[in-house]
Amino acid sequence: MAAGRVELDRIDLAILRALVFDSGLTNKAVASRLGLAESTCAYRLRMLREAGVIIGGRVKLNFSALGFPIQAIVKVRLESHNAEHVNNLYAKLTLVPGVIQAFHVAGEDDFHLHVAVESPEALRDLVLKHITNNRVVRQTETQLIFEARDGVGILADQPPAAR
Amino acid sequence: MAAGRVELDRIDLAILRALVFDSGLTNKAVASRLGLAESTCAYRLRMLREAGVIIGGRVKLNFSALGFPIQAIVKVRLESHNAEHVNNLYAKLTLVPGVIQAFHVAGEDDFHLHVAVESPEALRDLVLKHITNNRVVRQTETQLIFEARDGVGILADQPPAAR
DNA sequence: CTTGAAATTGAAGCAGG
DNA sequence: CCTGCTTCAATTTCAAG
Repeated sequence: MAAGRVELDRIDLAILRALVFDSGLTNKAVASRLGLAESTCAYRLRMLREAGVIIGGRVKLNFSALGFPIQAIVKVRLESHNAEHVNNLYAKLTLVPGVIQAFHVAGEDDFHLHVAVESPEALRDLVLKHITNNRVVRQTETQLIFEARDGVGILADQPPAAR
Repeated sequence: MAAGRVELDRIDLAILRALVFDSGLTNKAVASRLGLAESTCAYRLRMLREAGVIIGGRVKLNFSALGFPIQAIVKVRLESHNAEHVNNLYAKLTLVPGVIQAFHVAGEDDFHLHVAVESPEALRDLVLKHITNNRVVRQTETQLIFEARDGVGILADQPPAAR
């Protein structure tokens, strides 16, 4: 299920490219866009899922409309890099309400959290009550997000083993 | 279409909560999970889309399986903060192959790029050929991502105006 | 690996509570 | 605002090329 490396042809890539932009596309729509039979397209889609190439789909929400107009990146730096401490903290951080994504990184910082909150006060509370209150956290640094955009991703041009 | 603020009841929130974890759920599946009639669930879903609360869906890919096993955060700092320069650069950055997400942030850094690449060499090339080659870029700093996880997000607990 | 047609299942529309 | 029924569209299955 969690595959190591998968061989993909140009059709698979075309299917992925269509779906990365809009996971709501029906199988029929993808098939007709690519000039495939519906059953063929459905078959390849199922294979891509079973091979673990397509992990899942997440609906994209409008945070502002939901009353969470403020987004930020919170950089977290640790006191101790004991493996157990780091793992425990990581698990906790992903469960903090408002945390959209959590990156465990190498280098200057240890974690980068992408968060969305209701207000500046909520941002302060999130940092103080859920992050800096952990023993292993040495320091945090918060940067407001003016705007977040999706990039073209990895399917933009020819992949390593295109054929 | 692009709504300012939307009033949601607990049913709407339950629908969103289900879909954020798995956008592939059918309307029927969501309805039965919540004990709603299918048509009711479909109606509310359509409203959530029209209100702009649900923006769209993006399929989540397994970058490693696709041959892009290395992820990183590239912090970008600028020379000039002239509005036009910043906007032009932002547009360019989102089009760099491998850039999954681009954050325009306030504070120490100007942009944070989440990238996925084939190899360490590809990471170097991405930074040198697509980022630092821009006149307005003063400095970059790259942090390898050990692991990226999704957080619980904003629907974890009671929202601001739950009722 | 791909296909088209049959059978199953889900979505959309609508009148009524 | 919610529901059940009807109609229509999409997905799945499968035997065959």
